[in-house]
Amino acid sequence: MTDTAAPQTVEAFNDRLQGVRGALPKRLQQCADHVARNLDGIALSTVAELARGAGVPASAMMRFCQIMGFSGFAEMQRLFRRALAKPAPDYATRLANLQARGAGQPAALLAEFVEAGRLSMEGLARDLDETALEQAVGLLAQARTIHLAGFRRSFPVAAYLAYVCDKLGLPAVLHDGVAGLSHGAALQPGDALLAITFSPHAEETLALAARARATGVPVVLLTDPPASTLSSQADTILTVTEVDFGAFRSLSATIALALALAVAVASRRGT
Amino acid sequence: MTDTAAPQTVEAFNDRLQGVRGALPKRLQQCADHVARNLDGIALSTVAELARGAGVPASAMMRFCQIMGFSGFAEMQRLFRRALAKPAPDYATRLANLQARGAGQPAALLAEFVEAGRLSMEGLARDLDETALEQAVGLLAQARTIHLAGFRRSFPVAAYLAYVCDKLGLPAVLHDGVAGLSHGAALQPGDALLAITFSPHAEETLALAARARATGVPVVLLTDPPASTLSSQADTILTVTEVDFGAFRSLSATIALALALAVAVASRRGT
DNA sequence: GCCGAAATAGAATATTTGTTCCATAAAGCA
DNA sequence: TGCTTTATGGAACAAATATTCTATTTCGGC
Repeated sequence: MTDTAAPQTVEAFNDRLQGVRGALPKRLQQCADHVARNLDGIALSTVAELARGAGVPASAMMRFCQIMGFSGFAEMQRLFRRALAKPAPDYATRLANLQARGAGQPAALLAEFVEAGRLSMEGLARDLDETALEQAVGLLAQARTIHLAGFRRSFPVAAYLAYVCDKLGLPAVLHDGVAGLSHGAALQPGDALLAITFSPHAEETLALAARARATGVPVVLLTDPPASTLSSQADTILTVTEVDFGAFRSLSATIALALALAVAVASRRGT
Repeated sequence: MTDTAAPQTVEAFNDRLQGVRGALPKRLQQCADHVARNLDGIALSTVAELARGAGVPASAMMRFCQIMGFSGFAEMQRLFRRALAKPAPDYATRLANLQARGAGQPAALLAEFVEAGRLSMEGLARDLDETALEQAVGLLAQARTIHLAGFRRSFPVAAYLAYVCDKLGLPAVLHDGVAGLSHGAALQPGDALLAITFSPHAEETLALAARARATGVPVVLLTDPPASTLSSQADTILTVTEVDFGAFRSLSATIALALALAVAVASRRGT
């Protein structure tokens, strides 16, 4: 039987993993997938923990280790412990390295966006208006149907919310504007509208919000800071600032906020 | 006879260490010094190893742990493992946290998602395969038309890319699956496909990728780590790991990568 | 549907690792 | 120096963990 010598580096391990994965029976494939997803975790876990995470008995994980060329789990773990103990994969250093690439180099660009995203996240956590968030959760949790609206740059956020709501079992509809339809008439008393919009604000979103208010449907607005003009159009306003790099603004913080909002609403509803 | 409760953080541990160090007998001081020098190593060592490193018998190290306020070495090690393994904490515990705190505390939830997002970003910067990124930029920059595909959880990313490409003046089309149409025939030689997909992979995406390859259209895949099954279906694979909180995974890192990709392609074309 | 081979789960065992205990050595004190 | 207190090292013990073994199930080919 066998097989090649044990991998000596994490890269070699990965290669080998790719190589064998296809030919693996079900349980062992589960092991492979879970291991691939938690390379870091291996160094600190016990077989039992790792196996539980993969949803297999410990003995299956054991066989997996042997198929990978190790004498057992202990030997495999040693590999990952060495890798982890090595020069700490220092984030700051790595980022600096990437940024040092010439401007225009893809890796340098990425480093900048990553940094902008990280700053946005931190800003969100720092500046969050907890009262507004609490209020938004309350409004949405009571709604019969949650209407989601967002166009242009905001559309991905609305679409993501629609996906998450569906997963959570929340009754939500996405106003996606397909075929230029507005579905304003779908807003009925008892519902709620969650509108995502950044300046310059899309006409469609504002129109929908206005219509909601006219119908007595509460409006939660997720927007960027100069929110004064919109204050009359919403019951609750959540603001989020995205740090930009060049002319480009990411959505990291907005999406994190949206996700938290959805999960909080689902939890409040008592799913 | 414990003087104080066990430190709960590495900082508290350090404080305590400074505090007691002076009043320690020789062997225990050796322990203190060696531990202070190898804070990282503690998570990965056994008592025996650590003791050997300090030049003392295991029982001395044991007494040291107890003087520091822990019940023993195991408890002390847990502290450092938690600190080291932040990115991959125990899944079950976190899910329990989610359920316990989510009910009354949307802000706490948000904090978790922000933290997960931040870690994902750092992971992206750390683990990025620069060669693959470079290659992906090259492929997409040469394309006549860039086809964007992503369904379910990946859809928001594809949609965001479509928005950004439009802003950048890149010829891109979004395969959004409206009306159940696949638009596979739109893939023509000279084009390129950028497909975003996470396991469990959507059938539509895989089908589109297969069709692209059959047509000689290069495929760039943006996906999560166990990418082995897909390796035959793509010319370049970019992997990105999103740290999850509970059952929920954000898109922060994926979107940052997508944005960087788009901007780099635009820059490459413009030059 | 039957058969043989492969895969699997869980119990049984081996090993490693953590922890306690105590006899001895060292240090402080009169 | 003799006595008491404290520290020390190593061996004995306990717990956790890895590993192997085997009865049972599953799967693929006839």
